[in-house]
Amino acid sequence: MSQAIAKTIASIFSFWAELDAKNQTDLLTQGQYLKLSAGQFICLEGELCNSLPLVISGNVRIYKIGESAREITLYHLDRGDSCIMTASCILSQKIFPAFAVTETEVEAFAIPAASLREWVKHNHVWQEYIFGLLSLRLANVIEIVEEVAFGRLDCRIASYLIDNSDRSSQTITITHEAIAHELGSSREVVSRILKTWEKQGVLSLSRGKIKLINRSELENIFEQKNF
Amino acid sequence: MSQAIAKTIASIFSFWAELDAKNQTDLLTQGQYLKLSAGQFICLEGELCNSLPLVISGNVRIYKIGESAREITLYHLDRGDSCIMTASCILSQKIFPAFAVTETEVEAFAIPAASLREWVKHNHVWQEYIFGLLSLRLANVIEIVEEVAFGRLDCRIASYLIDNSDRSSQTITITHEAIAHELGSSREVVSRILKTWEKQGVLSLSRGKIKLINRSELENIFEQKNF
DNA sequence: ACGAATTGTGTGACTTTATCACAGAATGCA
DNA sequence: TGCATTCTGTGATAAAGTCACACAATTCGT
Repeated sequence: MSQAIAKTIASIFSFWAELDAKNQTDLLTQGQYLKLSAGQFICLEGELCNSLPLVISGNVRIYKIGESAREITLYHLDRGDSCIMTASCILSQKIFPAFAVTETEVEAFAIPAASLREWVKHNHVWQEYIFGLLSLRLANVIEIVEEVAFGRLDCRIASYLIDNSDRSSQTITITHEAIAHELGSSREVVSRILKTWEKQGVLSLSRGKIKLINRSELENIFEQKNF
Repeated sequence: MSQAIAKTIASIFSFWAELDAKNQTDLLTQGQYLKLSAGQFICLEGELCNSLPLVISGNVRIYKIGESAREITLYHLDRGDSCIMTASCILSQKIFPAFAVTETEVEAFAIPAASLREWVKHNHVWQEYIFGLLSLRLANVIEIVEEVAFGRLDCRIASYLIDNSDRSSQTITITHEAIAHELGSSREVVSRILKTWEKQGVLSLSRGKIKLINRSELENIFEQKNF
């Protein structure tokens, strides 16, 4: 059983190969395999984190909530990611400053806070892994500041659709509200912008699904106004 | 001479005391004392960083620029800070994702990139110092995302004035444009909001200076609408 | 000391985005 | 089939950003 997990982790997390035998067994024995169903909260805003999840499969959304019903997504965790905010909280003993929720079923390998603190202290491999995550996320979140502060919503929606639609079917399965939550806007505004594009024949709308008709026009919208 | 610098650094940076004698002399011999005049760019967006500045005195503003003339401040460096983005760039060999400019004359002690990389690798004290900075800034920037995405501008201006005005004189010396640059808004909008407050007798405006007349009313504005 | 250039502020007109308050369509389920 | 839930559409209004100026306060040069 733990052989199977070892193999999985080895294939997904590049730092595994750099750990020596002792570190590897420590990881396997002290960590815990988890399977979470979709829609579960991993770490509520303000909670102290007690483990670092290494994501094996599935998707986790990390986001902030404002008054009313508005939300903004800070980043997602996919296969091979792990939640650096958790790590950051663990190491500096702070509370988690956002919400984390599973969007799909998620498999993860959870490392207890105490173990992680020890390993990072004494092991270069762990140090560099955590460092890398932390600085990646910082750059990441700074990009979001830039987008939210300066970007036009139509450009951001266009960009989102381009990046997240299925290449072959030219389709994306998502509600207007979910797009609003990704971008930190409100559902009505997203609906209106999409509607004008449908009227222009750029895309077609149906419940919970958007089909891109003129992808290059969307790319134009993104490029032209973004500067 | 380096005795004086050692003393200064010791009094400002708490991690100094935790370094052993060898690390301390390394720091002093490999680092370099710098004095920068106001308005100098430290690290242009897109540049590779080649040293980590430990700030001894003065103020540095780290910010992003959008199209038109808009800017948003990510954070400031004051006495005792050091630029974690630089550190992050150094360690992960990435380019600096923002601008950094001295707002006043700045004294700093600059640590070469290569030395920093070595020290962080082999020394817990450096590790923890850099970790702390990095996770602090991440939390910091996430807060900005929240404010920009959800916060009303009048609340944010009120909060800015309260936090940055001189307690005894109830005065703050700053232009409307600089406030806009701090908050990622535009000058006209800031001017208008300030003007309405002047009409209501909350504050009084003069060129480059704002005098708070009714501080508690500002606090109300901040609190009431912010949730 | 004087005028000219620079910097800072005020304001109207218009666009984009957010909020509020609904109505109605699509879907799922008892 | 009927009902509840979820998703989408739309008008009215408010907040924020953009554009295009006018004009006041300062600084600078000669």
